[in-house]
Amino acid sequence: MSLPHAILTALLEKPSSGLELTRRFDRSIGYFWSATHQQIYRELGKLEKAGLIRALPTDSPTRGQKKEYEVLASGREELERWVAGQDEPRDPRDPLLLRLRAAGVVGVGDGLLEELRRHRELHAARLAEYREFQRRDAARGHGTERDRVQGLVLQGGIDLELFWVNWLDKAIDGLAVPGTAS
Amino acid sequence: MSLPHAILTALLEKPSSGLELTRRFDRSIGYFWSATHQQIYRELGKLEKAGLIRALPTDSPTRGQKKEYEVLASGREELERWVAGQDEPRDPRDPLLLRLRAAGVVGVGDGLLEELRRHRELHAARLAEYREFQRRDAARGHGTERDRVQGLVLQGGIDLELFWVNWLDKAIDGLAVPGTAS
DNA sequence: CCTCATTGTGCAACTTGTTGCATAATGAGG
DNA sequence: CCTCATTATGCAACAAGTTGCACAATGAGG
Repeated sequence: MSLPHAILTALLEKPSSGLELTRRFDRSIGYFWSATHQQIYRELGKLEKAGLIRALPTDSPTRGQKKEYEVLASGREELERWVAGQDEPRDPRDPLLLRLRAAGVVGVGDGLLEELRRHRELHAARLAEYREFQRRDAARGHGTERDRVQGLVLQGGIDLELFWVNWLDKAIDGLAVPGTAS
Repeated sequence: MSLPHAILTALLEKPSSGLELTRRFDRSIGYFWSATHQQIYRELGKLEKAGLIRALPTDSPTRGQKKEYEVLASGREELERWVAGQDEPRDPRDPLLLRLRAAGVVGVGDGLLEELRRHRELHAARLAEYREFQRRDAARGHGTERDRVQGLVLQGGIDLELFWVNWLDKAIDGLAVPGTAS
């Protein structure tokens, strides 16, 4: 039950159409919870039917016509309720860990080593991107609670990518030269 | 397409029945990729139909009767093929990050702070558990490739929990005393 | 031997996420 | 004005994961 709340959050920050939301997910929110445009449109429909958001009125009908949504009071309340809720930590569910574990059984091939290096670079790139965000944010203020919270979330992203880069370095190192002493 | 391969890996390590697999998922593999018994039984059925595993022959029929599965040659090949494959890193998809981001918009309540502390303790407990595994493994050998690979996977789990504990400490610290200096 | 908790397997229905395609409006270029 | 790429919304079908329940065997205790 996270996607609708992710959408409510995004719409509270700025009312948007489905496609705008999709693009914003590709940039910011989607780094933590990605979604395709299909999921987003479907969820927008549900949220509207549930009376949590509404489409800003336009003249012409719908198809192929931009439709902007804004969050209603009940939507904001629902989000507040959700924020105060709980759930259990999820397993990381990254296939790479599983793949490595499987490689322990059927043998590590060159393909896997290459894949680890590739992921290392992807995570390093993501890390650089986040640090750029952080640099930009530092220029602007940190006054409001909102700024500080978003800074923490971003820090979480950075720390997580740091984990990946560092662990992948260990893993690559540990696998590259199996029986050799340096 | 990860669950079938997780199952193949587990069955290669040790042929098992559905329930045994479920229990093993609750302990080791499931830390990275959890699955309910339903998913496992369904997947075992598919894998058997696909000719990648087979049920070890028994006398009596099936219902409520333990059925052990073992991996066939084609199953092992499939797993080897998969290990050499690729996929893209997934987003972390942890609701807690989303929740915090939403809190940036609708305001951080006491409930959330408590939730962060709770998660911190859960991750710390998991970390302790992993370190216990590591201590036990260190007692046994590290000779084979398999041992070294499993050590790396475990190290990944440890580093990941370390990330959570450290970041949650930062987050709790950053939210607990909003406007106060020290 | 009968009941009942436990072990073990499984179906059905639902939710969430993915993939491929269809369709409508709009504006730029020939 | 006609075509065509782009923007924008959406349906349908599928795959993956979750939840709730049903049912069969087994062995222990009354």
